[in-house]
Amino acid sequence: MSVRNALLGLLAQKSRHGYELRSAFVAMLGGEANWDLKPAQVYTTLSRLAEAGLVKQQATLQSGGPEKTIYAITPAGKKELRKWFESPVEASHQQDEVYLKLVLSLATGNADPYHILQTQRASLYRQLHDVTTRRNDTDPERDLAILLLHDQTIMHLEADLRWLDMVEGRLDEIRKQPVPSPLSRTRGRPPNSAKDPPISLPERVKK
Amino acid sequence: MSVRNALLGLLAQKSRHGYELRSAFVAMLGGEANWDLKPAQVYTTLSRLAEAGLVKQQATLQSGGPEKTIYAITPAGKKELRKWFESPVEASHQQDEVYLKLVLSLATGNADPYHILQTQRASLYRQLHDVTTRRNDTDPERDLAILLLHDQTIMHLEADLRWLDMVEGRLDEIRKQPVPSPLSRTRGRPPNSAKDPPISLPERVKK
DNA sequence: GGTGCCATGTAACGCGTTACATGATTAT
DNA sequence: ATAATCATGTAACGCGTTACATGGCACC
Repeated sequence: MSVRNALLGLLAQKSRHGYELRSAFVAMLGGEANWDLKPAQVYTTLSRLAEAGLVKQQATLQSGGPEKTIYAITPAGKKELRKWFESPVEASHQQDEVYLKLVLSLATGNADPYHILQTQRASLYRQLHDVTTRRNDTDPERDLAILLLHDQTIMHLEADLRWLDMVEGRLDEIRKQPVPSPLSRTRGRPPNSAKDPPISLPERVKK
Repeated sequence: MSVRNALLGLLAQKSRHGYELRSAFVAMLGGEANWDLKPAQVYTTLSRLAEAGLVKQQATLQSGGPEKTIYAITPAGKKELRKWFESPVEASHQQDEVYLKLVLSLATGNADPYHILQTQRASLYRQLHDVTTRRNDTDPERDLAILLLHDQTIMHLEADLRWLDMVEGRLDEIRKQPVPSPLSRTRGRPPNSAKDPPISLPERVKK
């Protein structure tokens, strides 16, 4: 939803055509190295925003060059934007992917968890190096916001690296524990019945 | 891609039907509070995996209850899974959404950046409280992996909170800077030409 | 004459979500 | 009886990506 709302925000600042929106978006994030917004997404998103009545075509220019369709935000769009500003960003599951790899490598024996840790660590170090370089090329007198954006990325990458260390230090302990419960109690006689002791899953949290 | 690959991994461990896959997935992540995988996604993903030749229907049981279609991983699926294990997880842009809100609130004047900071902070504290509760309800003797999963979330939330503090301390400085360049330089002299020395980006990474 | 930027789009696909629909078995 | 859990799916939509296609203008 970020792009959709960001485009809405840029149109709230000023009416623009698609290409200009893309330029402004990319500039806002400090260049394509940070977020390479694809032109296709700009135009499809504008179509969807127009269909939802949040923006409308304001004019079509043709000053020497190709046609430019200028979009403007509508009152409904402003309302939607306000809603975005007022609501917090919720967490996503993206961060869990390394965890899934590790647990599944242990459960299946199809991969070496140490290799996964090492690969991930190398990737994080590379990302950390790249973003640090970009950060140091950022002029705090002119682009303080982008500097802070980079700081956020750096903080996340450092947290990820610390977490990998933590996990590595505990891998052997995890290995000794029963695999995170296949727990398939199949109704009707499972072929392997009379086997598992009642594993006692009091594993509800709250609701 | 997490779900797709995780289901593949679970099928590498053992052939299963859809419902069982969902249960195993959720159990692996310590319950629905952490990742509420929707049944619909399981079945649509299985269809797509089958169409790609990565899994196949192995059998259809009906022991007293409803029909169960058992899926098994194929050699192509195992290869795909190995690729997943071997490649690092790349970062996403999800984290940038708060940044976008803040910058756009400054650029448009349509929202109060302090209010955004405060709303986001409140949300992060709530999430931190919830996950800490779940963490403390986790038995390290039996579910060490899930404990570590929670630790990762906690570390990220703490980093987010520290970042918000940083930003708040610098908001006035940011405000004084020119808005991150609408830069709609419509073909002609860029205002800042003849300036930058050739910065020499030896920043080749890969690809 | 070629490269690169300006400018706009369409088609097809993948992942994920919500909503809807069906029906059997088990526990209270 | 009825609620919860087991079990399976379809339809429609939203966001995002890749690939494809077109063409003008400026600069070297």
